[in-house]
Amino acid sequence: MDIGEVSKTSGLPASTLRYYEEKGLIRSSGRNGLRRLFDADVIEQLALISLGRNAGFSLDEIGEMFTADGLEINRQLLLKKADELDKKIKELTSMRNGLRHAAACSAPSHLECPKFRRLLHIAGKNHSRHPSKLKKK
Amino acid sequence: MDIGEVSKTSGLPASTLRYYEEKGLIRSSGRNGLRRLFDADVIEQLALISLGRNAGFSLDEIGEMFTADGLEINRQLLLKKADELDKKIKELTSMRNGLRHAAACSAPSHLECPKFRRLLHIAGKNHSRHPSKLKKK
DNA sequence: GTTTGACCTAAAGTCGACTTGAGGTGATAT
DNA sequence: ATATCACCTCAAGTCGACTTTAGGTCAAAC
Repeated sequence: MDIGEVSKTSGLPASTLRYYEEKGLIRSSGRNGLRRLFDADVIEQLALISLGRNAGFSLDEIGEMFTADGLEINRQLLLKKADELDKKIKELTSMRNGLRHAAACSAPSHLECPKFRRLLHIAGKNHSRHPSKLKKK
Repeated sequence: MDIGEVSKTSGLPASTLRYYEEKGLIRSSGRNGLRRLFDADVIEQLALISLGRNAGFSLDEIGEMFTADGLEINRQLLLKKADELDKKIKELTSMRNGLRHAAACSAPSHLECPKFRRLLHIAGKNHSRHPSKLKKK
């Protein structure tokens, strides 16, 4: 299939597909003239990438987790990422509860509500901005 | 307290605090000469902002959810955001389960494992990249 | 055989969230 | 008095993840 079809079935613009290929996240199986050819399983690769992005992983992290050919995964790393997700899930849950409470609470300012204020201390000194600010060496 | 102290106790660089003030997320209570003065409750505002950021909200969204003085929250909006979090929590949970399974699974490629492949269809056509790509008019 | 339309590349631009840099101010310690 | 030094402003730079633009190629339809 050529890029237009991949784009249509995946919902991702062709420019993104080229970009992902350049980054090594997907692979085209060859060329017809100058046109890239993809084989069908790229659709699943892309679904996986979208899933990862949606979960907050950077393209680099996704590249580390899954190789472009779907082989040789790093089980250790996967478990680590799963643990990270667990942590994030807990934080999101607290936040969600805090929001629901704030919406229902009658305190004049949510900062005056003790229940809400407890929320402020959950993640502690968690200033982790968007996933992985750590720069690689 | 002046900006250095806020920075130290909040863990955020002074540049970020100036930036947040410029964006209207926090307020300085006055000046001593040219130096900003903050009062103590800014620390809690900042904790709230960090929490929101960590939950994936943009600064603009956070600004809409909580006013700089902590008053007049939009309960409707808060509930909507809580629902968004619920959705995200579910997605993250699926992803986490998928990762744990992939790490344990013995299929030659995770793309060949039916259990893993089911994961690929959870969020459907969910190409929402980083929170709120919607541009305001 | 030419026109079309989908594709190509390389480079530059965009957006959010900050950070960095250059040059300036002024309260406080000496 | 003056030297520090933490603060200030404004402009420009950075980073990730793309998108846009400009100009070019070429297989297939006419």
